[in-house]
Amino acid sequence: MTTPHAAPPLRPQRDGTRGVPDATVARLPVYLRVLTGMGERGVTTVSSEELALLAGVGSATLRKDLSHLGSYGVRGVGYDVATLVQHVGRCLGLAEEWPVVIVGIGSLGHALANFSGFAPRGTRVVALLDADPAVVGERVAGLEVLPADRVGAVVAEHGVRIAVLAVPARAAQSACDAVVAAGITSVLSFAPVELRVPAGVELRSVDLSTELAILAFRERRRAAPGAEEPPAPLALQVAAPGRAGASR
Amino acid sequence: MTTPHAAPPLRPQRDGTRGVPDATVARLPVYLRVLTGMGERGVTTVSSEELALLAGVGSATLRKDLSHLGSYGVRGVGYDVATLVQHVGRCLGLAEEWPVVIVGIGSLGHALANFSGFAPRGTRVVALLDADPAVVGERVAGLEVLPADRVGAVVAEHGVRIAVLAVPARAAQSACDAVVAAGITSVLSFAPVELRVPAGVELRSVDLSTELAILAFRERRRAAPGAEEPPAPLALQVAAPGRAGASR
DNA sequence: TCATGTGAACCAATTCACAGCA
DNA sequence: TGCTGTGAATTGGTTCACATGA
Repeated sequence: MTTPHAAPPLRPQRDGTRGVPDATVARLPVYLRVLTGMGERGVTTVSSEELALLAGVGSATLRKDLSHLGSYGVRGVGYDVATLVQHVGRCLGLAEEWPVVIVGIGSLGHALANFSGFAPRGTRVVALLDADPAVVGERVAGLEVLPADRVGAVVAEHGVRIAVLAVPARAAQSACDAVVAAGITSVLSFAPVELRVPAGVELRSVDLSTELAILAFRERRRAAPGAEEPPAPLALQVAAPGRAGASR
Repeated sequence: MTTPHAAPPLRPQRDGTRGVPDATVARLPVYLRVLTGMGERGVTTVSSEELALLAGVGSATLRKDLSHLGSYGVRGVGYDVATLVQHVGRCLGLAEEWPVVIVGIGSLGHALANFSGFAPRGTRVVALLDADPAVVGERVAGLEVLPADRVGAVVAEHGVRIAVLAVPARAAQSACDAVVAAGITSVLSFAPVELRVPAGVELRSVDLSTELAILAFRERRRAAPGAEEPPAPLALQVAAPGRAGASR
């Protein structure tokens, strides 16, 4: 606790974790991943410079991000890794285990179900659903695939708020409507379509073709010094003069 | 500062497609998807209002985005769908077919290989690679999985610039180094680690756990009216007062 | 009389630069 | 002597509002 107001980029702001800018929230998981790795490697202290380098951001950005969670660093020294892991994790809501359902157990759904087994702390897949009777009953990652129309019961039973959609494009909107009707308030979709959700429902979309298109644009930009049609590349070399790549 | 009234959002800018802001580029694939769908449905003309609604953005944003590609609309009428598809596609570099390799043919790699069969125009998967001898030789989505150490030959042969990494976290950095050494200049990684690439190499990262963490944060924010520990939700209801959900 | 295209105003986020404290 | 934490400056992007032109 510090100043009574002093609110630079704040939103409504009511408790300690309010007023954290969206851009910061999007980076916190990255910091947490790096910090967790350091902790496991026995590192106890880290400077903003060091952590920023490993996270692929500027040190000023990192310090400002962390300052939104509170003052957990020590001037002249740096940050205590364990303390930061603690606070970043808590801010992200990873102290609890958020139950999640995956809808659509095709090859992508399979991959996500297995993937989630070891990767994300803070969430736990509690049910797999699919509309295809051929898939229902199959056992994937330790869970039995349930019929899609059970979504209401599953959501109510486990108190699920977050759904992952791994269904084909044509089925995505109706699947989305179904989970929303069942009470889901956050949707992560992997389908290559624009979904419409009612106000109050959070939607994030991840799409392979979009990601590839963005990369293709940048490739084209680097390959086109004014020409319309870049020649098909054959021999390549690293280290072009372009800006450093950075994930986001 | 209001003194230098230079160009609006421009970058270095040399040819027609320069100076397109990153935020705009990230939205172009969305517009293209919506427009393609309209075209297939026989729609010939669309207003900025309409297209913006379907793409989930504001109409002013849409018009400004399109204005960066040139003036392809008709005042008082709207945009010709076919013309827009043409120009947006060209701007994104989708006039060519960019060859792509997928490294790591586990369950996620499988899914991506199959997925890419129908989804993304503008890219074509030309090779699948894996370090595991048990997987090499298998046939996935019409392609034989090749040993990972063939990456150099494959990249040279097809002129590949873009690689998709679907390998486990522990193998990601070395796989990334390998493809970069082979001549790849754009990397799309699905591994939950921060990768380091040399300057000049574009890197984008997609991570399930990060996406889920962001959603969990927002759930926690909406569930916490001041408390530190939100109670495990059981009964739910739709239509919270929060802001409209939107993908980004 | 429409809807586009675009200056201008606004807002969010990054970066700078330094005060403050171990 | 460091390195954090943070106002101030800057950059990038969104929104507004209207002049422009079919």
